[in-house]
Amino acid sequence: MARSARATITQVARTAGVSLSTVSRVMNGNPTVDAALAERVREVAAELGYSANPLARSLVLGRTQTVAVVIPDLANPTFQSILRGLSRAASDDGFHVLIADTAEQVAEEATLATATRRRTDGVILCAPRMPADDLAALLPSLSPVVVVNRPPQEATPTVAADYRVGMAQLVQHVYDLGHRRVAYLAGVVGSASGAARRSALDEALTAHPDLEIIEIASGVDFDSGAGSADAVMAADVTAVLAFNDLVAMGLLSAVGDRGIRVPEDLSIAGFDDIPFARYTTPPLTTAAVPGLELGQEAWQAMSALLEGRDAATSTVRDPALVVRGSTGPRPS
Amino acid sequence: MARSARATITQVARTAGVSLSTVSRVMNGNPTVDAALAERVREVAAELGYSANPLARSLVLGRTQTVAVVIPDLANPTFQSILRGLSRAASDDGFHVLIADTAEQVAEEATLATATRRRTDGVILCAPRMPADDLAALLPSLSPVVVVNRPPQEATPTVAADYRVGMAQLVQHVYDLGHRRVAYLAGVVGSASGAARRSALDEALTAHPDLEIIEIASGVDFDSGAGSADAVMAADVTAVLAFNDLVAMGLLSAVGDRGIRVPEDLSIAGFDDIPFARYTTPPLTTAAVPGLELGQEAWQAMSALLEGRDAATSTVRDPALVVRGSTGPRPS
DNA sequence: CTGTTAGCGCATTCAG
DNA sequence: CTGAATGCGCTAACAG
Repeated sequence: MARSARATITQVARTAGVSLSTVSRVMNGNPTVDAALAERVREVAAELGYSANPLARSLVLGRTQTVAVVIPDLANPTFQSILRGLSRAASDDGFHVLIADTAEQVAEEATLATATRRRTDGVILCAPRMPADDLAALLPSLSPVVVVNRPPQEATPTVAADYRVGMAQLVQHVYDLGHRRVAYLAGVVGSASGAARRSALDEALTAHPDLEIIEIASGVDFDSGAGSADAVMAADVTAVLAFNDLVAMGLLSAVGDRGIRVPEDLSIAGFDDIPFARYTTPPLTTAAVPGLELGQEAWQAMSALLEGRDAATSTVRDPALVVRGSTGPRPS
Repeated sequence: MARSARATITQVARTAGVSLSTVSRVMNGNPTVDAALAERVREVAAELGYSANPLARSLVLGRTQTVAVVIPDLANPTFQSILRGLSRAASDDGFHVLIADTAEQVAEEATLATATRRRTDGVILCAPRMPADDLAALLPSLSPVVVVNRPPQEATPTVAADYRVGMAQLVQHVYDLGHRRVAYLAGVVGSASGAARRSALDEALTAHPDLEIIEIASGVDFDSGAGSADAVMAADVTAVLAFNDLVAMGLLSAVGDRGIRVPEDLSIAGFDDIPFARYTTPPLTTAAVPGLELGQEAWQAMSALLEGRDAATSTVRDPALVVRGSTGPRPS
């Protein structure tokens, strides 16, 4: 008969006529308790609806069974899937997840991470735009910590998609389709994955002297993509590589309004393979970032840290090129 | 100079040459401390990088500054926006958010809610499919709790969108466009919002004797929508009201593949107005559920409970009809 | 096998 | 105004 006021271990001990320790032992499955006694305690506990106060437990044990996830934007589909993968995996291991949405406030990421870390056993940090130096300085104080989508770090596990490989596949894809003058919607500056994308572009330019890439500034969302339409048209390209799927979809929509046919007149590719990418018209060619897997692996890494297993591993997954209808041969 | 091992209040007290209580008072802004002394304590605290252990604080104060959000599926865009609105609002008030994704396991919702409740100050419960009786039985033990997207409850605040109103607007919309034989992709059974949608449909049937509604079973996601295409075609209707935007988008995609033109041959409407709804081809007519606002209001309600202000209010928001390109006049 | 003691880190009486 | 106790609820030595 659970009442609103939770029973404490003291009450259980009292009504069962035993000491605190005995109750504690029984509740924690300590086998050094007389079977009959244990049974009686269990009955009383059940009757009173008792279960240990996790807070008190955390304080004495020094662990909370909770990890924090710091993400820049809960609205970003990529982080959503990472969060989901992580949440499920952690939950399967009996861990809870505290979320901290930094609302893109790069300046407050460190503070937030530190604050949430104090009430958890570790933090999974997604901070794509935090300067590398700041990150390196922050990590030690956060330990145990695993970093998502950043280059391998000194002494902290890292889980990341290789945005360079993904972008390389996309450039090669449009190059193979005959495109030679290609626009790149560059997204926001200062992001780690942005740098990786760009390096793939640079390599492509080296590998293919007849390739031209016109870089166009943009944001990271729909509206940015739509807003880039004029610049794209002015650039006189036959293909566009967007920073991500959102940007690509915005552009797709905006050029559609202008009567441009995709992919006949213009090829457009995104990045991420968010769930909606396959439902645009035409469906979006993109590089699939395995968010769910990244989330799971981030948890694996955290779990390993928590259990004192192998320390700083850095796992990298290659995005998979997904060719759909939004890219096609260069118009003749 | 913050080190990995956090300073405790005892250490601060010792190095400042004062008692625990004094440090505690200073850290909590208690003004009954000599200014000079307080300043010295603050300096030492800063030097040692001290700040109170939230766990210990929670244990003694009886509050965690954390609330739990229980949602059925982190992948569901509607809950995503609710979560986001809630998270931002709570964060602004200095509260943390623990997420519990029940992974659509209705049977475990109660357990999970109870478990997370114990380590937080309250829970925001999104459990669209939990039987009303179970819900009513569960709520008292969760208090303080606010319920999202369910009918008003006995003694717990409720924040909800009025799915009946939204659906009523959509039916009326297609009726006004001349459609008389309409399909309804019914989503999953047993959801509270599903019942609300259906009642709107019933009312429409009563109001318009010449209206026919063909109900077709479906799920709640893209694939369900796509999978319903054959059934929709067989139903020989001129308009379809989908359970939500995801279903509508799946259907849109599938009928597109079959050469059906939307809206010339078939009108399709969704529900929710998820961010992607405006970027389908054609853009989706839908009823906009204000997820962000619902999330914020859920937090307001929780905040009120936490501060002992007004108790069981139930706020309801009407979805807004958003007419885009996926619905049009009945084909002649 | 069981009970008594101490203490996790802190806020808060209560004396002085 | 400040310090010395008390206890939040629990687990983990430590005795018996």
